[in-house]
Amino acid sequence: MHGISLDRYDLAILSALQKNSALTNSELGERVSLSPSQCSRRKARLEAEGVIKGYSARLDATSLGFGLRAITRVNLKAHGESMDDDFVTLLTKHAMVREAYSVSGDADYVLHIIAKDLTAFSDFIHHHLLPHPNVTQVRSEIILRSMKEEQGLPVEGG
Amino acid sequence: MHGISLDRYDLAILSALQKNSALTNSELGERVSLSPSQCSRRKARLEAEGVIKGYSARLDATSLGFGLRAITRVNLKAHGESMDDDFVTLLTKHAMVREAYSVSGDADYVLHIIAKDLTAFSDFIHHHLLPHPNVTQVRSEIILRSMKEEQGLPVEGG
DNA sequence: TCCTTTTGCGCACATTCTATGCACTATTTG
DNA sequence: CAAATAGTGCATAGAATGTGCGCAAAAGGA
Repeated sequence: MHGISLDRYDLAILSALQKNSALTNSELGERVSLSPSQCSRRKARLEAEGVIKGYSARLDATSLGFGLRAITRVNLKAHGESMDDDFVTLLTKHAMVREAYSVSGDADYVLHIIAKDLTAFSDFIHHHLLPHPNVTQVRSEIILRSMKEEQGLPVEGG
Repeated sequence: MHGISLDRYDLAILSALQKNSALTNSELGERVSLSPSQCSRRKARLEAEGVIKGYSARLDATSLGFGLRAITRVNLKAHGESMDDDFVTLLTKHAMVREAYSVSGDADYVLHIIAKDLTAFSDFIHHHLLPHPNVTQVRSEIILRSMKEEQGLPVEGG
């Protein structure tokens, strides 16, 4: 923590906005027992301090035709800054790779992939990921069902 | 797709709002070449149809003291509706488990966990997850670094 | 093809919301 | 303790939203 101090009002605001950022300052104020103008000011401060990084619409995958999600674990042959950069550039170029983490454990990277269907997913794996010169192993788990999906961080304040 | 038809304006609106839902209708209109009022109407329609599920603030983990993220894979001993329900109830009860997916592959479930620190994470694993009667195996990968994090779905529209 | 109906559009504007000055209160600092 | 600073709600100017309206465009039917 870099000296940013958040009181219980801040935390309640953050929690409420993480769940629903379309709340008006008035609605927010009702939830956290502050006036609308104070909510506006605190919100602005939290934005300025980078605690709130931004706001996003949450979209329905099915409506948009995205029928497949997968968690894909990748191992690389060798590591070095340019090698990893090259691999990461590949990931960055493909919109279906939504998240990519370097991890400790069996795998080097864990990817979260969202594709239209199995064909699109398979195409990416076989035509782009596996042929990459530094990729030695790719293991994918298709998401069958989502049991829990909470937005963002475990902030409690509401 | 349930007969919802989205034209290129809709897709552009969705893409823009997924990236930044704080855009005014006026700003949005500039991006997609429609009037502010038309943006307002389309947005309302997309919300009513469930294509837009809601809006969320994106919060900075470090500012809020969350220093550890992990991808945790879990295997269960036996499966059945009541057994899985019991396990899922456990996951639902713990705010640090942000996502939980039933998957095909080596593991039965993949969890995305966000904790304050290693102690909190380890506490959950050792005091809650591993002791669960139906849990046979737990393998965790700590996220060392995020290489890519795109919000939501790979919607392209401008 | 033409005519009718339906849908989508921007304009204008009433209503709602936001952001900020102000005066007061509460908290912190020296 | 007094002075300075920070936080607060009220009031309000300006910005934004949402909706009626008339027109244009698209769809449907003969």
